[in-house]
Amino acid sequence: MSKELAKTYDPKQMEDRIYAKWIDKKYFHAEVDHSKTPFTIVIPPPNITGQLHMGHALDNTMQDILIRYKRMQGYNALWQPGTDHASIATEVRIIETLKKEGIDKNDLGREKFLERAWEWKNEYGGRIINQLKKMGSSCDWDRERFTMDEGCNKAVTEVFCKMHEKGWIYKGSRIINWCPVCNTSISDAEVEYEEQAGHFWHIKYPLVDENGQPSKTEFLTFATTRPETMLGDTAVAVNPKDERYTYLHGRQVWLPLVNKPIPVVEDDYVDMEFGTGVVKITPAHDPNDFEVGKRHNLPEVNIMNDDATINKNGGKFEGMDRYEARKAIVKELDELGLLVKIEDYTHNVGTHDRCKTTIEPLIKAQWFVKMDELIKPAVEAVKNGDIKLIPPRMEKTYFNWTDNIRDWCISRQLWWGHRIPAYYCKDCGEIVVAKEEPHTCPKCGGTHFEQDPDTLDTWFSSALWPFSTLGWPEMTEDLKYFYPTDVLVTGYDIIFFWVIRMIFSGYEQMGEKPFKTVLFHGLVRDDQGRKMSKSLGNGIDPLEIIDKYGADALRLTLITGNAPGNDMRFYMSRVEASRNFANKVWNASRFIMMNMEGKTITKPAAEDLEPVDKWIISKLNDVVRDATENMDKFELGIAVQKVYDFIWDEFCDWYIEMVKPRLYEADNLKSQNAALYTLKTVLIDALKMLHPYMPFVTEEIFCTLQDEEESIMISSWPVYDEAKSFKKEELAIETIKEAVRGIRNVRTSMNVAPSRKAKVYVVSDNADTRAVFEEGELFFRSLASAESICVQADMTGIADDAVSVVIAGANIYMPFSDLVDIEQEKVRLKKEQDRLNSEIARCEGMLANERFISKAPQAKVDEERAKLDKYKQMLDEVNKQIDKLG
RNA sequence: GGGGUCUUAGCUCAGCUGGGAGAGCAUCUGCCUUACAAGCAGAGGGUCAUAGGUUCGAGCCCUAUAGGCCCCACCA
Repeated sequence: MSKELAKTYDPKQMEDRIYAKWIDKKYFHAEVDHSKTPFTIVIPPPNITGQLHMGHALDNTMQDILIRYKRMQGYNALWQPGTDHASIATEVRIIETLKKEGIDKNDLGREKFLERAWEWKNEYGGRIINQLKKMGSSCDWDRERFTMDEGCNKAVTEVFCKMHEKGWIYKGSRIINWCPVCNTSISDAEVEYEEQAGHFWHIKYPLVDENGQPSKTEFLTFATTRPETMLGDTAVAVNPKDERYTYLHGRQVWLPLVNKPIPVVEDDYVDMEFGTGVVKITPAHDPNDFEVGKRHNLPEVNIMNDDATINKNGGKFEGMDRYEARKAIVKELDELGLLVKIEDYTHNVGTHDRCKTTIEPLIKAQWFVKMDELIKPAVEAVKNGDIKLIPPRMEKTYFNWTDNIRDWCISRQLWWGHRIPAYYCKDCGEIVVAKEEPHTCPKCGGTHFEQDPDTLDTWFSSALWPFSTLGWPEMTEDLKYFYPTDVLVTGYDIIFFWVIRMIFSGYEQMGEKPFKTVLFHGLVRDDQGRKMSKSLGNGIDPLEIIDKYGADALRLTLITGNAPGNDMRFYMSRVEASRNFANKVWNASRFIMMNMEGKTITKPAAEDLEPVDKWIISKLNDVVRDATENMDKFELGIAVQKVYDFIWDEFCDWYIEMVKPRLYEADNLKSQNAALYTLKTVLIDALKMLHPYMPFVTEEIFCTLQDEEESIMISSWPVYDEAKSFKKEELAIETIKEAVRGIRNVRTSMNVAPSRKAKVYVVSDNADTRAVFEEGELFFRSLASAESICVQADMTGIADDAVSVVIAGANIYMPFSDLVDIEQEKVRLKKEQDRLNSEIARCEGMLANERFISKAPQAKVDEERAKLDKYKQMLDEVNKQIDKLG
């Protein structure tokens, strides 16, 4: 006896309950098991500061689909979860919180600050995990990790020390991107260029005359977007090929305000075409100038403090903010008559991606990862297909970055993160990089050390995630078994931050790729195509959608109707459509269960299956093959679309309707059993294929249908079976469907009331066709709203004014003598005649082309010939009808 | 400046290795047919951006053009 399903689909009453059951049964848990093949995905660890947004929802839905699919296929599926400490994002949050309490970070001190941070982590760090659970994510929560847990810390230290020893991590004084608000260095990847309206200040410096004094008559004019940096100018550059300025070679210009001479240098960096062909050189505050400075051994004059105020090198401008100083300097230059003009100028300004502050290039001693050697295996892996990127066009983006890679600045002037394992001898300043604080200085024997105050870029630990989470640096059984992982699912926006860094880290530390495939998805945008953002307030909260429509509907919406790697727009109407589909599945299942009620259903003998049963079984079989193929190619949206279409169009709209008479008029129990059995088994396989996408509703139905505690998530994925392919029956039922559609069309176009029943004659001299229609008699009756059908070989007994529907292999006549509008029917027939004529013309055109006949595949040619015959025959019938009506 | 990508039905998008244009929503018509009105049955609607080319055959491949979006670089 079956349990019953509620009358309407209500995700709210099932989702949490089902999830709790899965957890309770430990279905998500994976252990090393050498009898099974592993399938591993590591989660892109969400920030502990994060709240679930649509991007997470999409990302995790994709991963869950893959994991559930593989689990059902018998793989030992591990979805490794965890969270990221999100160094700067978290630190900023803590600072904000402290500020509200009137506490300054620096007053609090490092230790106390970290205590607060951990408190914060413990309180809020799990929030996003719970939100992922609402999505239905089947992560192995027993293995949850954190980038700053003991194991990950160990991995970070290990990597740092190893790479330092190898010389691939070094400390160097270089020009870096500095955020004056966050007070830390950031990597190139964290700089976001933003177009800003600014100005172009045209300024002139006097040349230095033979007396070493500023000339009153000779000036050199150039333009700059950042006049305040002139305080740090140590040269002026021209292109060596620039004939306009050959006279300058070897001369000096007078730096106003600072009042000192600086040289004119010649460098190819200067574009003769741009501006006046003269560039002021500020090595300490511009990356390009820094390079020029290196080439010409220019001094580097740093004029700025860490908060972007002018320092003592700026003389009287000391203490001013960089923008204040800009105004003041322009004003003074103007007063000195050195300001030529001011132009409006729109240019790109580097900003910090997190706080949008304009970054300040500064020369600082920082830790770097040397990239030139490290990147090689990562490039090679993608080049030779060892790691596959989907869609493949992402490879171009990938190589674009690897080809232009610069050393990675990894030190951050933050507290929340992995502290750099470098110790400075207090006596001699020697740097010792070690896993633990050393006891004696190898250089001077001193015993007092101070650890480097800086922490590491958050991505340094994320780069190790695929193996640190599995136990590295210990060579654990887990690591041996689950590594390399199979698929990484992530957004294309973090290729540079994360994907590339995981790849080179994997090869360097493990000697093996971290994953075989990277599956990229795009951004989820709002219904106007805008990025969802807090500031715009256009974000849609996935949890609200789940609350209203259910996680299944949300998941289906996110996965359908868009190609891999493309951005998508989020429409509420699409969520509704998904919810409606869930409801459809729900009700179809309910119908089947209602009819199963009180009956013992047995597996029917092969000969008891009717053509329509074989048809749906065969159709299902095809979908099993196709959907599986699509999923193996990571075409998740296409795969589920096929399942969706099968369930709604074929199974619900045709099969269930066709089978109803057999359920209601049970004068043939064998046939009824065959129908019920087919309904049930086809439904189950369809549910299985749907399960990775819509885990909750499929589980609820599956368990109710089976009346068992067993779960669909541990059931086996359907497999294509040649023995279930019934091509003959498929053809027969498709013919009947065509006939039914034809009849419906006629009835609709003539406004025949649905209540009006009519008799239908099928006339065919083909015995096979007659057999098909005889088989179809029962459901024909309900579908076509015809009272009955008569199948015969000749026209005996058919009224002269009967309306005919012409389909392949048969004519269907409906004696509508008292219903039919002759004029309407003539219009319809004329339309049909036109259609057939154009089809015939198309076929004939193709077949008349000798080159088509000779070059196209034979099968294609035969196909066209067959079509032509068919259309000609149909046209013949239509013409007869037209003649008959006069 | 370099690279990517898009331009297909009123809207949002699919369309796998080239072989007669699809979905969802919207619109129109008719149905409360005992699984489902969150539904059923029908209908209308597309010179697949433009121009060339390759091919027996192009929405799909190549070239150019126009427009949109994105990434990278950053000429001060």
